[in-house]
Amino acid sequence: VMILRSRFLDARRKRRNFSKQATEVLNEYFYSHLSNPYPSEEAKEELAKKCSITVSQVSNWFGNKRIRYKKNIGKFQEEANLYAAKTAVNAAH
Amino acid sequence: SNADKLHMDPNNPSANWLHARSTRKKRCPYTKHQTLELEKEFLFNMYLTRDRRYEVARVLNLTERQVKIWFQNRRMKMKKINKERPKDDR
DNA sequence: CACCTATGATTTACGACGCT
DNA sequence: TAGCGTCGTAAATCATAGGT
Repeated sequence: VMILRSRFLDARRKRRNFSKQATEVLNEYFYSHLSNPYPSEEAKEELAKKCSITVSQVSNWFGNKRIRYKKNIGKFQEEANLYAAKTAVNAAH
Repeated sequence: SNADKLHMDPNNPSANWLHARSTRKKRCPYTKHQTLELEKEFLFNMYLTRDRRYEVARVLNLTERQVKIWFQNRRMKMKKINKERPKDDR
């Protein structure tokens, strides 16, 4: 029974990358909250809705993003500038 | 340590994020056998008695603390699974 | 096709806080 | 105070998606 269950659960590991739009939304939040990129439960629900993914997936995304960003800030510098500029433009409008 | 200094650097955006303490034990993936036995024990009872915890730890060569935490994590996993599939369950 | 890295999900190990 | 509970997370690892 547990074997079947674990096989079934492993199958969930099959995944598709998130849509470009969803990644945009998540990155915008991440880089505009860079000093404290820990969305509240409510913020996660809102992001999940905007991205058409689950709250758990939002949590996974932020967990992965925080670690990978911290591990190699340089690699993300270009991306950080891009979203910083985007946020500035949005604020100006 | 260097890692700690990096976390203290005010120019580092991640300076004020949460960080695992440097004394934390590195994650050590359990063997297939250990995991299978833990799952069987969990199937028998989701909560451990002190005696069962001692016995499971002894047989699998894990610490009682590791077994305790494994059960805590396993319960959270079960909760997540139930939450995401309120229906069927196979 | 083989090979390689990016990415989403899962697994250990805690810290913070709850309750008894 | 001891000690086990949950919740949210860090960090490592897994498994595959996707690109070259």
